[in-house]
Amino acid sequence: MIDYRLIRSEPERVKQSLQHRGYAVSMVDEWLAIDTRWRELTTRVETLTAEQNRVSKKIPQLKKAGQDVSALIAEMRTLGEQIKQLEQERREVEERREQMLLMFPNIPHETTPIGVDASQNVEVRRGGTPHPFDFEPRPHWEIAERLGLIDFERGAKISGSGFHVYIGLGARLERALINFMLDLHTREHGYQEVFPPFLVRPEVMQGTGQLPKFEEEMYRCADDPLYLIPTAEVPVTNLYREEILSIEQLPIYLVAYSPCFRREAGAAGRLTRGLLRVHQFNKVELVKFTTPETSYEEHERLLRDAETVLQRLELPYRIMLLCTGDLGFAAAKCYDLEVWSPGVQQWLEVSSCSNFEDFQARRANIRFRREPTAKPEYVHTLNASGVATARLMAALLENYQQADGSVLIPHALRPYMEGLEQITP
RNA sequence: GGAGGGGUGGCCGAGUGGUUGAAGGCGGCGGUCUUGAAAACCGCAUCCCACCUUCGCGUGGGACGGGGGUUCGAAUCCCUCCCCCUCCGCCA
Repeated sequence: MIDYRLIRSEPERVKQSLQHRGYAVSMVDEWLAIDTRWRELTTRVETLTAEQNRVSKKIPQLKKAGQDVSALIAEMRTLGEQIKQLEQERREVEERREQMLLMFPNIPHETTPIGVDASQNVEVRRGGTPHPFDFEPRPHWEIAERLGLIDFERGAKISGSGFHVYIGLGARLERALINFMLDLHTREHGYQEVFPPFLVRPEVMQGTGQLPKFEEEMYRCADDPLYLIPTAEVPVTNLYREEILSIEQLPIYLVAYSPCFRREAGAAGRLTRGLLRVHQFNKVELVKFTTPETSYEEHERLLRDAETVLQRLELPYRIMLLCTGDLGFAAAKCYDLEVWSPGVQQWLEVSSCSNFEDFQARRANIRFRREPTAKPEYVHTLNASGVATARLMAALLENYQQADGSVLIPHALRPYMEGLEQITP
């Protein structure tokens, strides 16, 4: 969440950031009104409590001196009732104040371009060379089905539409991609591997910003207060929740494989064919914890680490800097990595590389100390997909397809496929 | 899932409902002493929030797993949730 002191001290700046994101600016004044009320109630409660403490301390002394304290106790009982009532009201106001604060999106960084929607994102650079085709490239679902790599029908049969099954070399290729990415980031980029739980508690979802605003995006267990993670970002970022780290521990680089579960409510129709938008996919996620002064430098390195995956797989891609209107709720700045898919003729988003500054750290209460006696400060958290396999698989099949219906295996993956160079019908 | 035991400061560990932010011990920091170090001795100690015609080593409130309650007053009593341990059951 954002620093509520910023709403108090610079409401106009917060309003401007909300406007740039396309949010209602009225939430600033609404919150300020509630905050004022909360502060009034807090002052009253604390004044009365101070009086209560003072007298309660005196009672045993007077008693010891043999005085009659029953009148005083009766008086205190009335005071206690009064406090209890005010306290009740304060709690209600406090709850609303807190809940509303959780609905404020992060303040975009000054380098985030201002814009209303994805059309105003800024292309940063392109990489890789488009694969030339002397035939009409087919969409990945046709390639995958012809080669027996993916079974969409049976996926739908057992789990519903939006679920697919990798079969045979398809399953093998999926696992190869995951292992390739994990090896790359652990061996060459210095990330420590983590294998997290895939079900988490509500407060963990709140820590990274999925709750309370995006409740309907997630799968939830019926009989336990647990949610299926939509990304490994959630459990991994929350590893250090409620902790104070020492500065020697920073920066922390973590990489985790996890399946990702997303309801994609209301997304039916567009972009839903094949592997483009599914309810469950695999992803290798990169997460960083840094000091505030290094986070933007780390953000650029994070982007390059994710980008390396596409370079090694020799896929054509572009990097987009998201504008304020397209920026995620928790992010201050975000790059998307998009890979070109010739079969569907689309750029597919396979990674979002975000700097959340202290937005998540504040929610999850993740802090660090510069000195053993220094005041704790919030860390900065960052993450990037490195990368998501479903769309990566789609792009891979489409870019590496051959006229005869076969698919070449990228060089980087061959060691993970027992040297296999090509998948043929 | 059933039965029982337990969660106190960086760590260990006291704590009878009433000056207990919390004994004692480790560890930490500062000092005295010393050529230096050790030992000994002395001293210090957290976080969150509100308030302010003195923004201060200021005043007040809160924090003994979390949240409620009882009480003039709760680390201490009650309820609830979470976590840990032991035994039983179940199980890849």
